[in-house]
Amino acid sequence: MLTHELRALIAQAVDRAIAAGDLPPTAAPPPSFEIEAPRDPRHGDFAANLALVLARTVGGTPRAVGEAILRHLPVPSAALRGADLAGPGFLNLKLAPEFLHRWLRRVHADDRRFGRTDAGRGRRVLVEYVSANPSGPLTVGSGRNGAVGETIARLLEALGYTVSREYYVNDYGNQMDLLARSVEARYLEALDRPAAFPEDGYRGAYVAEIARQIAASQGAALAGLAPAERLARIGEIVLRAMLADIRSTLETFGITFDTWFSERSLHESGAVQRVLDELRRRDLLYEQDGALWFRATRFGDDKDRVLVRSDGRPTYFAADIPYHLDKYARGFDHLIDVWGIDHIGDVARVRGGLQAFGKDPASFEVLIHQHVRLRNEGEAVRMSKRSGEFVTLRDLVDAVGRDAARFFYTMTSPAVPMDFDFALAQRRSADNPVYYVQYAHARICSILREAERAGIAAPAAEAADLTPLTAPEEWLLAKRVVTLPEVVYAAGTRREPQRLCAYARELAEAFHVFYTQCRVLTDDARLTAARLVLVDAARRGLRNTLDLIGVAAVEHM
RNA sequence: GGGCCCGUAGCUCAGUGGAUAGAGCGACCGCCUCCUAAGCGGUAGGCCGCGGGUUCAACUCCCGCCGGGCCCGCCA
Repeated sequence: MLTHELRALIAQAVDRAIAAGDLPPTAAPPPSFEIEAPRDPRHGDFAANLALVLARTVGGTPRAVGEAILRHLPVPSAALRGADLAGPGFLNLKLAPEFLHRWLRRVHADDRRFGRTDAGRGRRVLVEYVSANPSGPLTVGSGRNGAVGETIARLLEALGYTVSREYYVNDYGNQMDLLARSVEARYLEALDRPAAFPEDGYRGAYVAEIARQIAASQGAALAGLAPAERLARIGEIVLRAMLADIRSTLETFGITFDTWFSERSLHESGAVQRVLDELRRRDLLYEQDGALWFRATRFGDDKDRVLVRSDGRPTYFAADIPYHLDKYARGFDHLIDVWGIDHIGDVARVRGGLQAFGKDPASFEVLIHQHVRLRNEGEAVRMSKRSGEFVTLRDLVDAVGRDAARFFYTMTSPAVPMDFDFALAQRRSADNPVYYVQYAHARICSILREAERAGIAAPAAEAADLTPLTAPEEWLLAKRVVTLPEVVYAAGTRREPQRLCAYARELAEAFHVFYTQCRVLTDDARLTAARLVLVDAARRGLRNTLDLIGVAAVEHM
């Protein structure tokens, strides 16, 4: 990363200052300090707060420490054309043009790999997300979960981790039984047979639709079966239909899972029972009120948790433990689950369950995202799968498009509740900031097409003379492009995908300003060549950023 | 009542303890003879919920309070 080079230069200056006796030996090695591009261009291209941080540990005023560092920082050099001390003690750095040029060439050389690093060193990470109950179509809430999880997965890949994407299918338990009984009732109704619709059953139109399909394909064949078998057969059909719908919606949304893990398989394979046996052996279970409890409080949970109900059926949590143990057994060092805020209370118990089996609590990470409040013309839309009254993710994607939906979901911090005004998004989708970014990319592509049409060959970046790039708009655009690796690193390690959207907008802004001020295709061949290298680097930066968000880098608009 | 999260411009939201707190939308005023005006420039709009504390420095960290959300089930 560019800022790593700058850090190294400053660290060397500190070493030399210590050797010269200008700083005490305790100044080394430098503590973590920040290098960032200040908003105000008068503060240089990059600013370091090292002197401010260092003054605390070595004594002296920040300015005195800064002066000492500055005396030993070689300027001008191949990297820096200037450096000075400003404000409370910032080291303001001005980049040498050839330094920035080298990084611009790197964008071309690395191309699709630009922005990536190898911080993860191939460590295997499993990201589990969406995992919505297959009891109905995906909701707009699952859309947020999917967008967050998918972008985190892509970010981790960009950081050099080996990532696997997984959907945990809740194909076992009360909710699926209830759905199957709801469809069964609709099926019998469709055949004009007597049927009692279950209390609290699923009333959505999709329930009746599946029932109609079953009636159409199977006729009355299922109606004659013994009730238990009929319900099981219908349950299978319903599950398959729901998963097919979910999978196709996610594909439309740009998400493909490596594995779909069945909860039922954990019960059928005996994995749940083995975990219960092991917990009992470790004296972490006890019986109370006819139920079997896990001593979750031993691991920091605020209460103990039921694993097996008094009627003998295991709880959802009982399967959660073997499920996550299975992830470790498959060779993943680090687990990330993306959960909605309503599950925040479950984190402690699952982590506790894994600790009971000796897993490092830090290796199980849960990313919590807040809810999506859907509005229609400002009016809150009440949503419930059971009532069948909701807007699906498919509706949303159909209405506003995949790109706008993905960008919108990603641009808001997962920690903040999100308002999504459906009618507004539908009516004025062109106002979505995604178009601002896509437009910048399309404009660059248009320039490149125009250049080709005019017979102007795009120069090889390594050989191009970039010295004609002197305008402030050119300088700012170049700086924005080359710091993509820093953004990817921060967004990935901090699990803050929204930073990608902020960066994409800033990079697009730098381009639009450049475009307004500077013409690329001119009579000056040297200038034209240099600007072509610049905008083609910007194109790669925008494309790589949009790829991470899951938004198309369109060439025409 | 307890736990967690959130209070930043009219609205929706960014904001690594750091310099004069930003963007989009909405409002108003300008800019196409020219590679895409889905663009650019400008104006207006802020006790960063409130009060303490830590710090050279607090929207940022700590404590308390106020307001909102989620959870606190032998549902998922």
